[in-house]
Amino acid sequence: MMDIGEVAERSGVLPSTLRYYEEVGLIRSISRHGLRRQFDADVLLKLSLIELGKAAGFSLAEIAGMFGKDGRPNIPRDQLHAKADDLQRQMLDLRMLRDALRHVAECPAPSHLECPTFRKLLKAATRRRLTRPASGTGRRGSSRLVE
Amino acid sequence: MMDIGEVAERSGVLPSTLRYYEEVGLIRSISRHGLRRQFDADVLLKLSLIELGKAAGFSLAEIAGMFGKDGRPNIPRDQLHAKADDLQRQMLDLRMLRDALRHVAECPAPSHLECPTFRKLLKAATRRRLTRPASGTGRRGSSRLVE
DNA sequence: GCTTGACCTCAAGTTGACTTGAAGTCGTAG
DNA sequence: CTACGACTTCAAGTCAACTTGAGGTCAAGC
Repeated sequence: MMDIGEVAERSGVLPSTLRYYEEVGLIRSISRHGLRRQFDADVLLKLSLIELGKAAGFSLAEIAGMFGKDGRPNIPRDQLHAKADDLQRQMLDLRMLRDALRHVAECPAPSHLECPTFRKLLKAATRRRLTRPASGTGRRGSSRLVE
Repeated sequence: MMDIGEVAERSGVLPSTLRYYEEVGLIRSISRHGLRRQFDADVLLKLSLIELGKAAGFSLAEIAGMFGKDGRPNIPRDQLHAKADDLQRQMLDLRMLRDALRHVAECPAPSHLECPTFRKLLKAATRRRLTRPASGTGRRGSSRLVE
Protein backbone atom coordinates (compact mmCIF):
# COMPACT_ATOMS: atom_id res chain seq x y z
CA MET A 1 0.00 0.00 0.00
CA MET A 2 1.52 3.25 -1.15
CA ASP A 3 0.00 6.65 -1.48
CA ILE A 4 0.22 8.65 -4.63
CA GLY A 5 3.41 10.47 -3.79
CA GLU A 6 5.33 7.28 -3.37
CA VAL A 7 4.00 5.83 -6.59
CA ALA A 8 5.01 9.05 -8.31
CA GLU A 9 8.49 8.94 -6.91
CA ARG A 10 9.05 5.29 -7.67
CA SER A 11 7.62 5.40 -11.17
CA GLY A 12 8.62 8.87 -12.24
CA VAL A 13 5.03 9.61 -13.20
CA LEU A 14 3.53 12.82 -11.79
CA PRO A 15 0.68 12.58 -9.29
CA SER A 16 -1.54 14.62 -11.57
CA THR A 17 -0.89 12.09 -14.31
CA LEU A 18 -1.63 9.20 -12.00
CA ARG A 19 -4.96 10.77 -11.07
CA TYR A 20 -5.64 11.30 -14.73
CA TYR A 21 -4.81 7.69 -15.54
CA GLU A 22 -7.16 6.56 -12.84
CA GLU A 23 -9.86 8.85 -14.10
CA VAL A 24 -9.71 7.34 -17.56
CA GLY A 25 -9.52 3.85 -16.15
CA LEU A 26 -5.96 2.91 -17.01
CA ILE A 27 -4.93 2.20 -13.45
CA ARG A 28 -6.78 1.63 -10.21
CA SER A 29 -6.28 2.66 -6.62
CA ILE A 30 -7.24 -0.13 -4.32
CA SER A 31 -8.72 1.89 -1.45
CA ARG A 32 -8.59 5.17 0.41
CA HIS A 33 -6.88 6.22 3.59
CA GLY A 34 -8.99 9.19 4.50
CA LEU A 35 -9.15 10.95 1.19
CA ARG A 36 -5.90 9.53 -0.03
CA ARG A 37 -5.69 6.90 -2.71
CA GLN A 38 -3.83 3.77 -1.78
CA PHE A 39 -2.06 1.89 -4.51
CA ASP A 40 -0.93 -1.68 -4.69
CA ALA A 41 2.68 -2.34 -5.75
CA ASP A 42 1.27 -3.92 -8.90
CA VAL A 43 0.62 -0.48 -10.27
CA LEU A 44 4.34 0.03 -10.81
CA LEU A 45 4.49 -2.85 -13.27
CA LYS A 46 1.46 -1.56 -15.00
CA LEU A 47 2.98 1.88 -15.29
CA SER A 48 6.09 0.36 -16.83
CA LEU A 49 3.93 -1.26 -19.41
CA ILE A 50 2.11 1.98 -20.06
CA GLU A 51 5.36 3.89 -20.48
CA LEU A 52 6.65 1.25 -22.80
CA GLY A 53 3.51 1.40 -24.86
CA LYS A 54 3.69 5.17 -25.10
CA ALA A 55 7.32 5.00 -26.13
CA ALA A 56 6.27 2.63 -28.86
CA GLY A 57 3.77 5.17 -30.12
CA PHE A 58 0.49 3.78 -28.84
CA SER A 59 -2.30 6.03 -27.65
CA LEU A 60 -3.63 5.57 -24.16
CA ALA A 61 -6.77 4.12 -25.67
CA GLU A 62 -4.77 1.48 -27.48
CA ILE A 63 -2.79 0.70 -24.37
CA ALA A 64 -6.00 0.38 -22.42
CA GLY A 65 -7.13 -2.09 -25.05
CA MET A 66 -4.15 -4.29 -24.30
CA PHE A 67 -5.28 -4.94 -20.77
CA GLY A 68 -8.59 -6.66 -20.38
CA LYS A 69 -11.68 -4.79 -19.24
CA ASP A 70 -10.95 -5.88 -15.73
CA GLY A 71 -7.43 -4.57 -15.65
CA ARG A 72 -5.50 -7.77 -16.23
CA PRO A 73 -4.00 -8.29 -19.65
CA ASN A 74 -6.43 -10.66 -21.27
CA ILE A 75 -7.14 -10.36 -24.95
CA PRO A 76 -7.50 -12.77 -27.86
CA ARG A 77 -4.18 -14.13 -29.10
CA ASP A 78 -4.67 -13.03 -32.66
CA GLN A 79 -5.33 -9.45 -31.61
CA LEU A 80 -2.07 -9.49 -29.72
CA HIS A 81 -0.26 -10.96 -32.67
CA ALA A 82 -1.79 -8.32 -34.88
CA LYS A 83 -0.46 -5.62 -32.57
CA ALA A 84 2.91 -7.29 -32.57
CA ASP A 85 2.89 -7.29 -36.34
CA ASP A 86 1.99 -3.61 -36.35
CA LEU A 87 5.04 -3.04 -34.22
CA GLN A 88 7.09 -5.05 -36.64
CA ARG A 89 5.95 -2.82 -39.45
CA GLN A 90 6.64 0.28 -37.44
CA MET A 91 10.14 -0.98 -36.79
CA LEU A 92 10.70 -1.32 -40.51
CA ASP A 93 9.57 2.28 -40.99
CA LEU A 94 12.00 3.30 -38.33
CA ARG A 95 14.79 1.40 -39.97
CA MET A 96 14.03 3.03 -43.24
CA LEU A 97 14.17 6.47 -41.74
CA ARG A 98 17.35 5.58 -39.93
CA ASP A 99 18.96 4.43 -43.15
CA ALA A 100 17.77 7.53 -44.93
CA LEU A 101 19.32 9.69 -42.23
CA ARG A 102 22.58 7.76 -42.25
CA HIS A 103 22.71 8.08 -45.98
CA VAL A 104 22.13 11.80 -45.84
CA ALA A 105 24.96 12.06 -43.35
CA GLU A 106 27.39 10.43 -45.75
CA CYS A 107 26.17 11.23 -49.23
CA PRO A 108 28.23 13.84 -51.07
CA ALA A 109 25.46 14.85 -53.50
CA PRO A 110 24.70 18.59 -53.53
CA SER A 111 21.00 18.21 -52.82
CA HIS A 112 19.72 14.97 -51.40
CA LEU A 113 16.49 15.13 -53.28
CA GLU A 114 18.66 14.71 -56.35
CA CYS A 115 20.69 11.79 -55.07
CA PRO A 116 19.46 8.56 -56.68
CA THR A 117 20.18 6.43 -53.63
CA PHE A 118 18.13 8.73 -51.49
CA ARG A 119 15.26 8.79 -53.92
CA LYS A 120 15.33 5.05 -54.00
CA LEU A 121 15.06 4.90 -50.23
CA LEU A 122 12.11 7.26 -50.28
CA LYS A 123 10.42 5.40 -53.08
CA ALA A 124 10.70 2.18 -51.11
CA ALA A 125 9.24 3.90 -48.09
CA THR A 126 6.37 5.32 -50.09
CA ARG A 127 5.59 1.96 -51.59
CA ARG A 128 5.41 0.36 -48.15
CA ARG A 129 3.23 3.16 -46.90
CA LEU A 130 0.64 2.62 -49.57
CA THR A 131 0.35 -1.12 -49.13
CA ARG A 132 -0.20 -0.93 -45.41
CA PRO A 133 -3.57 -1.38 -43.72
CA ALA A 134 -4.04 2.12 -42.25
CA SER A 135 -4.53 1.43 -38.55
CA GLY A 136 -6.99 3.25 -36.29
CA THR A 137 -9.77 1.87 -34.16
CA GLY A 138 -12.11 4.81 -34.47
CA ARG A 139 -13.55 4.68 -30.98
CA ARG A 140 -15.55 7.70 -29.94
CA GLY A 141 -18.19 8.85 -27.53
CA SER A 142 -16.75 8.53 -24.03
CA SER A 143 -13.84 10.06 -22.22
CA ARG A 144 -13.25 6.85 -20.31
CA LEU A 145 -10.93 4.45 -22.03
CA VAL A 146 -12.30 1.52 -20.04
CA GLU A 147 -15.86 1.26 -18.78
CA MET B 1 3.69 22.72 -61.47
CA MET B 2 0.71 21.29 -59.68
CA ASP B 3 -1.95 23.03 -57.71
CA ILE B 4 -2.89 21.97 -54.25
CA GLY B 5 -5.60 19.52 -55.25
CA GLU B 6 -3.24 17.50 -57.35
CA VAL B 7 -0.61 17.38 -54.65
CA ALA B 8 -3.30 16.25 -52.25
CA GLU B 9 -4.47 13.51 -54.54
CA ARG B 10 -1.02 12.26 -55.39
CA SER B 11 0.29 12.34 -51.83
CA GLY B 12 -2.84 11.47 -49.91
CA VAL B 13 -2.36 14.55 -47.75
CA LEU B 14 -5.37 16.84 -47.40
CA PRO B 15 -5.21 20.34 -48.86
CA SER B 16 -5.85 21.84 -45.44
CA THR B 17 -2.86 19.93 -44.14
CA LEU B 18 -0.71 21.08 -47.00
CA ARG B 19 -1.61 24.68 -46.28
CA TYR B 20 -0.84 24.07 -42.65
CA TYR B 21 2.53 22.56 -43.51
CA GLU B 22 3.33 25.55 -45.63
CA GLU B 23 2.25 27.89 -42.88
CA VAL B 24 4.65 26.32 -40.41
CA GLY B 25 7.40 26.19 -42.99
CA LEU B 26 7.66 22.48 -43.62
CA ILE B 27 6.98 22.73 -47.33
CA ARG B 28 6.97 25.52 -49.86
CA SER B 29 4.83 26.49 -52.79
CA ILE B 30 6.94 27.85 -55.57
CA SER B 31 4.56 30.50 -56.94
CA ARG B 32 0.93 31.44 -57.44
CA HIS B 33 -1.40 31.11 -60.37
CA GLY B 34 -3.90 33.77 -59.48
CA LEU B 35 -4.47 33.00 -55.85
CA ARG B 36 -3.60 29.37 -56.20
CA ARG B 37 -0.42 27.90 -54.87
CA GLN B 38 1.72 26.09 -57.38
CA PHE B 39 3.85 23.23 -56.15
CA ASP B 40 6.94 21.70 -57.64
CA ALA B 41 6.98 17.91 -58.01
CA ASP B 42 9.72 17.95 -55.39
CA VAL B 43 7.12 18.44 -52.74
CA LEU B 44 5.94 14.86 -53.15
CA LEU B 45 9.31 13.51 -52.10
CA LYS B 46 9.36 15.84 -49.19
CA LEU B 47 5.92 14.74 -48.12
CA SER B 48 7.07 11.12 -48.23
CA LEU B 49 9.86 12.02 -45.92
CA ILE B 50 7.46 13.85 -43.61
CA GLU B 51 5.07 10.92 -43.51
CA LEU B 52 7.92 8.59 -42.80
CA GLY B 53 9.12 10.77 -39.98
CA LYS B 54 5.66 10.97 -38.49
CA ALA B 55 5.25 7.23 -38.70
CA ALA B 56 8.50 6.94 -36.83
CA GLY B 57 7.10 9.07 -34.04
CA PHE B 58 8.76 12.42 -34.69
CA SER B 59 7.03 15.70 -34.12
CA LEU B 60 6.75 18.12 -37.00
CA ALA B 61 9.33 20.28 -35.27
CA GLU B 62 11.79 17.44 -35.20
CA ILE B 63 11.11 16.62 -38.81
CA ALA B 64 11.63 20.25 -39.73
CA GLY B 65 14.95 20.02 -37.95
CA MET B 66 16.06 17.25 -40.27
CA PHE B 67 15.88 19.48 -43.31
CA GLY B 68 18.09 22.51 -43.23
CA LYS B 69 16.69 25.94 -42.45
CA ASP B 70 16.39 26.67 -46.14
CA GLY B 71 14.44 23.58 -47.00
CA ARG B 72 17.25 21.45 -48.36
CA PRO B 73 18.62 18.82 -46.05
CA ASN B 74 21.88 20.29 -44.87
CA ILE B 75 22.85 19.61 -41.28
CA PRO B 76 26.03 18.53 -39.50
CA ARG B 77 26.81 14.87 -39.92
CA ASP B 78 27.00 14.10 -36.24
CA GLN B 79 23.57 15.56 -35.63
CA LEU B 80 22.22 13.27 -38.28
CA HIS B 81 24.03 10.34 -36.79
CA ALA B 82 22.63 11.25 -33.40
CA LYS B 83 19.11 11.19 -34.84
CA ALA B 84 19.83 7.88 -36.46
CA ASP B 85 21.00 6.52 -33.11
CA ASP B 86 17.80 7.80 -31.49
CA LEU B 87 15.91 5.81 -34.06
CA GLN B 88 18.00 2.79 -33.26
CA ARG B 89 17.04 3.10 -29.61
CA GLN B 90 13.41 3.59 -30.47
CA MET B 91 13.53 0.43 -32.52
CA LEU B 92 14.80 -1.47 -29.53
CA ASP B 93 11.90 -0.16 -27.45
CA LEU B 94 9.58 -1.30 -30.13
CA ARG B 95 11.15 -4.71 -30.24
CA MET B 96 10.79 -5.05 -26.51
CA LEU B 97 7.12 -4.21 -26.65
CA ARG B 98 6.65 -6.55 -29.56
CA ASP B 99 8.29 -9.37 -27.64
CA ALA B 100 6.22 -8.57 -24.59
CA LEU B 101 3.07 -8.71 -26.67
CA ARG B 102 4.06 -11.96 -28.32
CA HIS B 103 4.83 -13.40 -24.95
CA VAL B 104 1.48 -12.36 -23.57
CA ALA B 105 -0.15 -14.00 -26.54
CA GLU B 106 1.48 -17.34 -25.81
CA CYS B 107 2.06 -17.42 -22.08
CA PRO B 108 -0.27 -19.75 -20.20
CA ALA B 109 0.11 -18.01 -16.83
CA PRO B 110 -3.20 -16.94 -15.29
CA SER B 111 -2.18 -13.32 -14.81
CA HIS B 112 0.73 -11.97 -16.79
CA LEU B 113 1.85 -9.71 -14.04
CA GLU B 114 2.68 -12.90 -12.19
CA CYS B 115 4.57 -14.58 -15.02
CA PRO B 116 8.30 -14.36 -14.38
CA THR B 117 9.23 -14.09 -18.04
CA PHE B 118 6.90 -11.18 -18.42
CA ARG B 119 8.22 -9.43 -15.36
CA LYS B 120 11.71 -9.91 -16.67
CA LEU B 121 10.76 -8.28 -19.96
CA LEU B 122 9.28 -5.34 -18.13
CA LYS B 123 12.23 -4.99 -15.83
CA ALA B 124 14.57 -4.90 -18.79
CA ALA B 125 12.42 -2.29 -20.42
CA THR B 126 12.32 -0.18 -17.30
CA ARG B 127 16.06 -0.41 -16.92
CA ARG B 128 16.59 0.81 -20.47
CA ARG B 129 14.11 3.55 -19.93
CA LEU B 130 16.00 4.90 -16.95
CA THR B 131 19.40 4.86 -18.59
CA ARG B 132 18.29 6.64 -21.69
CA PRO B 133 19.12 10.28 -22.39
CA ALA B 134 15.59 11.71 -22.35
CA SER B 135 15.30 13.40 -25.74
CA GLY B 136 13.56 16.71 -26.33
CA THR B 137 14.90 19.92 -27.78
CA GLY B 138 12.78 22.28 -25.74
CA ARG B 139 12.07 24.82 -28.42
CA ARG B 140 9.43 27.34 -27.57
CA GLY B 141 8.15 30.76 -28.52
CA SER B 142 7.08 30.63 -32.17
CA SER B 143 4.47 28.74 -34.07
CA ARG B 144 6.75 28.51 -37.10
CA LEU B 145 8.95 25.48 -37.13
CA VAL B 146 11.40 27.10 -39.52
CA GLU B 147 12.10 30.83 -39.68
C1' DG C 1 -5.29 21.33 20.03
C1' DC C 2 -3.17 23.33 16.33
C1' DT C 3 -0.29 23.68 12.45
C1' DT C 4 1.68 21.66 8.46
C1' DG C 5 2.09 19.37 4.34
C1' DA C 6 0.50 15.89 1.54
C1' DC C 7 -3.29 14.81 -0.31
C1' DC C 8 -8.22 15.84 -2.41
C1' DT C 9 -11.84 17.71 -6.30
C1' DC C 10 -13.23 20.16 -10.14
C1' DA C 11 -12.79 23.44 -13.72
C1' DA C 12 -10.05 25.53 -16.84
C1' DG C 13 -5.82 26.09 -19.47
C1' DT C 14 -2.06 24.22 -22.71
C1' DT C 15 0.28 22.11 -26.74
C1' DG C 16 0.59 19.90 -31.18
C1' DA C 17 -1.46 18.87 -35.22
C1' DC C 18 -4.81 19.53 -37.64
C1' DT C 19 -9.95 20.35 -39.41
C1' DT C 20 -13.96 23.12 -40.22
C1' DG C 21 -16.59 27.06 -41.60
C1' DA C 22 -17.76 31.39 -43.40
C1' DA C 23 -16.98 34.54 -46.78
C1' DG C 24 -14.44 35.78 -50.80
C1' DT C 25 -11.60 35.25 -55.47
C1' DC C 26 -10.66 33.29 -59.78
C1' DG C 27 -10.09 30.97 -64.44
C1' DT C 28 -12.21 28.08 -67.54
C1' DA C 29 -16.18 25.48 -69.84
C1' DG C 30 -20.48 26.18 -71.78
C1' DC D 1 -20.47 36.46 -70.03
C1' DT D 2 -21.87 34.04 -66.45
C1' DA D 3 -21.92 30.16 -63.53
C1' DC D 4 -19.24 26.68 -61.45
C1' DG D 5 -15.91 24.59 -58.85
C1' DA D 6 -11.48 24.75 -57.15
C1' DC D 7 -9.11 27.43 -54.85
C1' DT D 8 -8.15 31.48 -51.16
C1' DT D 9 -7.86 33.65 -46.04
C1' DC D 10 -8.67 33.83 -41.27
C1' DA D 11 -10.71 32.61 -37.06
C1' DA D 12 -12.33 29.22 -34.40
C1' DG D 13 -13.05 24.42 -33.16
C1' DT D 14 -11.34 19.62 -31.92
C1' DC D 15 -8.80 15.87 -29.81
C1' DA D 16 -5.46 13.65 -26.85
C1' DA D 17 -2.92 13.90 -22.95
C1' DC D 18 -1.88 16.28 -19.57
C1' DT D 19 -0.93 20.42 -16.20
C1' DT D 20 -2.31 24.19 -13.30
C1' DG D 21 -4.96 26.58 -9.90
C1' DA D 22 -8.21 27.58 -6.46
C1' DG D 23 -10.15 26.16 -2.56
C1' DG D 24 -10.86 22.26 0.69
C1' DT D 25 -9.72 17.92 3.85
C1' DC D 26 -7.20 15.33 6.95
C1' DA D 27 -3.72 12.70 9.94
C1' DA D 28 0.47 13.11 12.31
C1' DG D 29 3.97 15.52 14.89
C1' DC D 30 4.81 19.02 18.26
